[in-house]
Amino acid sequence: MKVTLRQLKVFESVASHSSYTRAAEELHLTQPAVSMQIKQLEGNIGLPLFERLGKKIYLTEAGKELYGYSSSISRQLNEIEEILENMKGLARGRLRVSVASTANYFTTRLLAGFSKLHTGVTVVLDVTNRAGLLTQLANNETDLVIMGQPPQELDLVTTAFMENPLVVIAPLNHPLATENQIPFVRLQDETFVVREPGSGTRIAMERYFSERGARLTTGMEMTSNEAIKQAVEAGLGLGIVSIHTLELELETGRLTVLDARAFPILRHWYIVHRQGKRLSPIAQAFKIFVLEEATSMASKTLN
Amino acid sequence: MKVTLRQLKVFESVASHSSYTRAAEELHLTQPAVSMQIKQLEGNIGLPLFERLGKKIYLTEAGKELYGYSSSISRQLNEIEEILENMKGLARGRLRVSVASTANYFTTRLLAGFSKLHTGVTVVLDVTNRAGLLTQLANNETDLVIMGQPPQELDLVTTAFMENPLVVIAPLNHPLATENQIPFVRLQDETFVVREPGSGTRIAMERYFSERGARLTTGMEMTSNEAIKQAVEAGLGLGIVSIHTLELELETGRLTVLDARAFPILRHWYIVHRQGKRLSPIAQAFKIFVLEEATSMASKTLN
DNA sequence: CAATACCATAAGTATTTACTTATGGTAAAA
DNA sequence: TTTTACCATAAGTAAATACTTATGGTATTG
Repeated sequence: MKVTLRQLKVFESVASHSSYTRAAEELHLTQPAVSMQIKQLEGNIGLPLFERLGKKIYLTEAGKELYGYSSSISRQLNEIEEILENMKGLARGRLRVSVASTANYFTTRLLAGFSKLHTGVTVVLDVTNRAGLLTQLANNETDLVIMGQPPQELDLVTTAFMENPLVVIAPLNHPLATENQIPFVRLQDETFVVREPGSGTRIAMERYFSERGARLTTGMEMTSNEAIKQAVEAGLGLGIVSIHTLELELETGRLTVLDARAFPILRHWYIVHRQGKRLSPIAQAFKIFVLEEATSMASKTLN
Repeated sequence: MKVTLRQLKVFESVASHSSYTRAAEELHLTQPAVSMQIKQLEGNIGLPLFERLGKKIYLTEAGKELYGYSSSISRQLNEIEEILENMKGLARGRLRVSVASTANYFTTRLLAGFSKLHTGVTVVLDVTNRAGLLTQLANNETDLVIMGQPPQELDLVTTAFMENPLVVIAPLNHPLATENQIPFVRLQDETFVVREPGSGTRIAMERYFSERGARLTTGMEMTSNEAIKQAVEAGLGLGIVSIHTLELELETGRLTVLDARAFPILRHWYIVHRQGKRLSPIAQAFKIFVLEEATSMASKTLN
């Protein structure tokens, strides 16, 4: 029996329409082409598959049996096709990741690791502020977002994958720099250089202070963490930033982390996408990769 | 994707041996032939299926996925092949028989005998009235029909296989019950409980009476032979039914067959299918079986 | 290092495939 | 009765298929 898939496909079409002519139309063929395929199939099998009574054709018993199997086979072919198509997606494709500016300090490392595993995947990284992330999520302009506290307004799937401790920074020559276990009340009198309103860090700071019944005294407002750090270094006030942004500054001794009692503020990094979004295979792979890598990353960057 | 079964077969062989060369041997091919088939398959799919590490080849992820589906598909092809092979014989299959309600009394016995001979054949028996039989024939919903007088309108192949005598029945206490050689004129004055118009028995009765220039006096109309018999037993009139329906009633003495001169009306049972219908091997076997069994059946049920 | 075992690639080819157009037959519908 | 709707069959054809033989490259193995 050397049945071909072509024959089965034509057979299915004929069976489903109960008509050679309809099948021919569906398959963009002439009617004789269909007749021939069926005839060959019947020849291969050794049994008639259709019987003609007047104008109408009917499946024979054998035809009915074959139809069941044939449908099942083509369904399986479709399945495997889809599976393989998705795997192809992993081999090459594009991944769009957007990260909060604060997160930029470690996401580059994550992406580098992922890229090495999946050469052929083009990674597009966009670093923007919280508001930018939200519009990107809303407009489906990105596959995955990495950010601090995600908003509750949008329907989002958020997964925490790493701690995000916010610490108080000061220039080396600041009076508090050498003290230990600084009580929270001492910080109330200090001026803080802050991020713009709406920024994740700014929101966290304000909530933190108000929870303790304290008033946050704000100095200059900066739109980036880099600017904050430079301002603090220049003596314009204290700052509160994610510890992940401080690697270089701590190493080179430009800034110091105050040993304040109520700190660090413990927050988390989240990997985020909109509910209902169909993640591409690459995106899924990246999400899993991030969750798996988070632990080891954390230990490296936090020690 | 225009994967061929050939490609899948070669792929399976290679995968199961983890070797192109072995596969070539198994398939009685040269090694390059195998290489080409695999290469084409990979081309169709768009993914590598094997990877080569030194001398050995391994299935890739995609290859493993495909292998599962491929095995399943060829298993199904084997299954259907076997099924169809069996259908070519008589070992398996389905037989759809529809019978007139009157015929039901003896066809069950026929079918039982046939089933015993051909275990594995599923018999579907549908008992319906004359009109139902005709639509089933028209719509090719049945393989064979057993009925009394077949209609001439449709193109049918009809074969008489057994006599079908219609007799007059009466309750035991009926005045005519004890008489012999009752002349036809005596019956004209009697009221008859009859089947619905269009029923085979009703048609036969009416023709029979009109052929003799007599008027049929009808009482109640019943839609089944069982109802007729009960009505007759209850004294609502005489009845005319096939003798095949009377086995139990005669044995238990609830009814009697009148010894009327013009009776029994001799009709026949026919086995029927539409002209041009391709009878399955099973259906052919059943038809032959019926024709052969008819004689012995007749002697048993008619004595 | 040489031999060996494997797979890849190239070139060539007989056969098969999958159609097409043209035409004919038949049952049902008008 | 004529027309219509369907399927079967025949003849012809460009393209694809499924091989073959010959050869080359590359790890492992002895």
